[in-house]
Amino acid sequence: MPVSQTVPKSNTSAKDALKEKGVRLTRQRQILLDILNSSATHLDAENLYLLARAKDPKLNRVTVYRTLKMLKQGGLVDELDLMHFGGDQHYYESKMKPEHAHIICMRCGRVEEFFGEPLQKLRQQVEQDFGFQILIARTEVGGYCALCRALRAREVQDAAAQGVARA
Amino acid sequence: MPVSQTVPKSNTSAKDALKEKGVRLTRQRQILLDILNSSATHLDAENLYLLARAKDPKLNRVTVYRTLKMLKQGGLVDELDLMHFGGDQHYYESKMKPEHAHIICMRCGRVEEFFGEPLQKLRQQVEQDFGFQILIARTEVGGYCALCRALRAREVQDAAAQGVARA
DNA sequence: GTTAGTGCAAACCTTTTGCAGCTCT
DNA sequence: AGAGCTGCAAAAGGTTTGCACTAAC
Repeated sequence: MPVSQTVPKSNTSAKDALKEKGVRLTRQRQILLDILNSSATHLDAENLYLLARAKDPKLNRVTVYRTLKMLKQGGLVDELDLMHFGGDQHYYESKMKPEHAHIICMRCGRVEEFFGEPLQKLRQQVEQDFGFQILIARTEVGGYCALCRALRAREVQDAAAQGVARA
Repeated sequence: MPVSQTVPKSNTSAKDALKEKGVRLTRQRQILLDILNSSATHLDAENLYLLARAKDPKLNRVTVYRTLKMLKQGGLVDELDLMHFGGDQHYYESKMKPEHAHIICMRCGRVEEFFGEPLQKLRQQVEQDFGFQILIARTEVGGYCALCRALRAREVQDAAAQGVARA
């Protein structure tokens, strides 16, 4: 269970990384890793469980939680909250992508990713200023996306029009 | 219950901000606001409840949750996770300080705050790149603080010495 | 006097734990 | 063979909800 922190180099290396750590690559873990690595969206434990169960109906929800915990500890996945839009569950994504922030629209729930340089600058400064060794850095931004801003503006306009009509 | 988003200008304005929104300033809410605004540490719902109960033994835990939810919705407090070091509960801080990141040592639990410019840069870029209207931005960094790095280095050294002695 | 807010109990959702049995190496 | 892992059931932790009563404006 004590899995040391190592950053994986690529998609396929996740399994190798685990093997090197002496973690057993069971059928269940392979299924879960495959789903995590190929998922286009950010999965929470429940959705991951549902997808996994489709491949192996016997796979238990508890195994999902235990696997996620291990992967998180081993630094193979990141844990996100996505601003708790949609509940208090956690979301997971494999760490193959470069570091990025998550931008969550709190109206439609859409999630965008931001890779800009302020993230690296922030890392550097925190390490310098505090003599800190960073293991995880997580930035989440909540607000309204361009589309929803437009829709909201229209709603406000419509409401105003109604108000005028009523007056 | 629908409290619109407004950023408070100072410590004392929190109550004014609520009044302007037509939110009733009950005894319980005053107690909770006072504690939140004067707390040196990041409080979770339970600790806030315990502190509040010291001032009013009848004040209920549920009221704490309801009040926090309202303050969060109204943009008067920020909700933090502090990397879930210490559990899955949420922490709260009043929004009077300028925006800052939280740096959490995952060995000793110490929390530092970082106010550097990369945070503003990030804000600007996200707004520009995505046409996004930011309501909340949250950055949390987990790792080892300078002190714990030193202690860890020493532990490793000691362990190595033991290993040599045993060999 | 109204309507929002509170307290209490009970439910809810997500996640963890204990333990017996199975399985990977 | 044996440690590690899984499944099942049950519990735990944190938070929310329904409802009758109370208090702020």
